Amino acid sequence: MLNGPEKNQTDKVNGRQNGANESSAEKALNILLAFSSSTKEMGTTELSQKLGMHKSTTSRLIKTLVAANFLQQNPATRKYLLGMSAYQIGYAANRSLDSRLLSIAQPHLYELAQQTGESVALELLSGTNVILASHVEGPSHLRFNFQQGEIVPINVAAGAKAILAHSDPDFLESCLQREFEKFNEQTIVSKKKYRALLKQVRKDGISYDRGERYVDIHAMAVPIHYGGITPKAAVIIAGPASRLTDSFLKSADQPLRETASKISELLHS
Amino acid sequence: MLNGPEKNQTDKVNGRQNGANESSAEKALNILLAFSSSTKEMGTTELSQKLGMHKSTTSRLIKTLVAANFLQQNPATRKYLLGMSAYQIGYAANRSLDSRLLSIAQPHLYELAQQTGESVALELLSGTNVILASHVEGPSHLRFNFQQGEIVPINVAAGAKAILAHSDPDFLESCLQREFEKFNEQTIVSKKKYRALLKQVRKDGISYDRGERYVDIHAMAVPIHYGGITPKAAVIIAGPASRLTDSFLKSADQPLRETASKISELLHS
DNA sequence: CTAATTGTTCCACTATACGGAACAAACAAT
DNA sequence: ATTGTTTGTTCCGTATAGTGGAACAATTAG
Repeated sequence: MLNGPEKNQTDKVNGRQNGANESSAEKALNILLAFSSSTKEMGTTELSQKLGMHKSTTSRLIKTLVAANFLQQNPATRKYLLGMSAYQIGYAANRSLDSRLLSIAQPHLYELAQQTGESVALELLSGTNVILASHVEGPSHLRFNFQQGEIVPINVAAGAKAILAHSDPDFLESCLQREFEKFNEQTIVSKKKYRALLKQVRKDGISYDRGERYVDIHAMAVPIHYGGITPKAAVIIAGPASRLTDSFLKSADQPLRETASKISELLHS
Repeated sequence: MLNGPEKNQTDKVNGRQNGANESSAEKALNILLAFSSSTKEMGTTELSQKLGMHKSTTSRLIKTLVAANFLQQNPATRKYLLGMSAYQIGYAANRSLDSRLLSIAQPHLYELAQQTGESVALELLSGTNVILASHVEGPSHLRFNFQQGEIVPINVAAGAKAILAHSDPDFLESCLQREFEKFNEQTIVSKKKYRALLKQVRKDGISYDRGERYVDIHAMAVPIHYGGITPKAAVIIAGPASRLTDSFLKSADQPLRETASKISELLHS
């Protein structure tokens, strides 16, 4: 009997007691979410079964969703798929989340920089490049100085490898289309080698840069996941090769992963 | 008194008489759409005013949208912005619309090929490249043969110019980051020249390729608009330089534009 | 600390959504 | 073509869920 007076029937704050009953708005949103996982078209009956709703209800809500262009009907199959409005709010959400990601990440990047003693940054996917979006300089005198807003080629960015390792195949292909610039002897220019590396990164969940851009700068990166979808950002620790020894990589592994997953979690909030 | 019995009070099919009354599902969708145009965060009052709804109603619906992760609250400002679910269905919609675009476009590409006598294709943006997604061979013996699925660099693709001319500045920058490969004397390698060209394309609404990839192949392209948002596809006509004379370009101009806008329209359906 | 603005909760009333069933349309099989 | 089957939509009385005024909180400004 802690909070609020008369907590008898008002025990169903908003998310109902058991989850059986839903508002019509919730139902409409659930219909949309039903399309978010699989790309395939669905009909009224299929949807109503999948969501455990009445056919009649489903039909009416679909009509509403179509009217608002969130769904559209494929005239050929008479089934439904996501429409322009869904595309549009996704596009807007993408931009919103980017800027939100930066503000969410900042304190955690700072903490990681303190913890590891090295410079830390956020790399963001843009087209088929990676941008250094946000960074925190490490406390040491000799440190790697990130250049805010710098666009880094995907073959030499540790973050890019972390991101691409989990992105969808079609997109990867168009990234690999481009010629890989060679910066030094460590730089990966072979597509085959790059693919093999990505496979390893996907397995490990972490990627490394052993001087592929600047011979004396090493780095490690972990992707930030966007709700089961192709990630488009990564947290990266970078510093002088002399300090990023195997034992450092080992000790920084856990903190880095935790920072990334903490940020992922907050992003979903 | 044509259709249905007793059409007295049922005159409000679904879209009501004047648009004053809405179902709660519609209202929820309208809240989402309110965020699609501007990227800025909004509070309960602001939204309720913008949409002409009661504060109380708005507050309740926002709660539902937040619970489903379509909106999220910025703890700092206490205002709302689009959330992960919005991002997810946008991502899914993107893929759906791509495949739908292809099936919608096909007959119109065919018609345009018949009309102009040249090969016609659809170019799709993927990362910072352009893919030849769908094509129709022209009826002539001497014609340009598109290679399905071919990835074309943006500096030599007429469709890419048409698309990038209308895309957002940030994205354009990351596209221009890459080195432009030189295929022949006509190929544009200067970023400055490319930018100037895009400016012209944006004005004209049409782009040309005068042998920038293959000296003897010319092309013209018009973008397909995605509801006010950065376009990601273009219709292109390509053929031997000898036939794509000024008079041909002039005569094909209208049909090409009409085909593109017809497809745009159908995509929104 | 008070005033003003914004956001949430309450509650009685009514409009809205529900779901069974009938109806309609598309598709398959005979 | 004719019938049967599946899928989709409309109808309508009932009950529930949404509404909006107002009170209440919480936050920010003065």
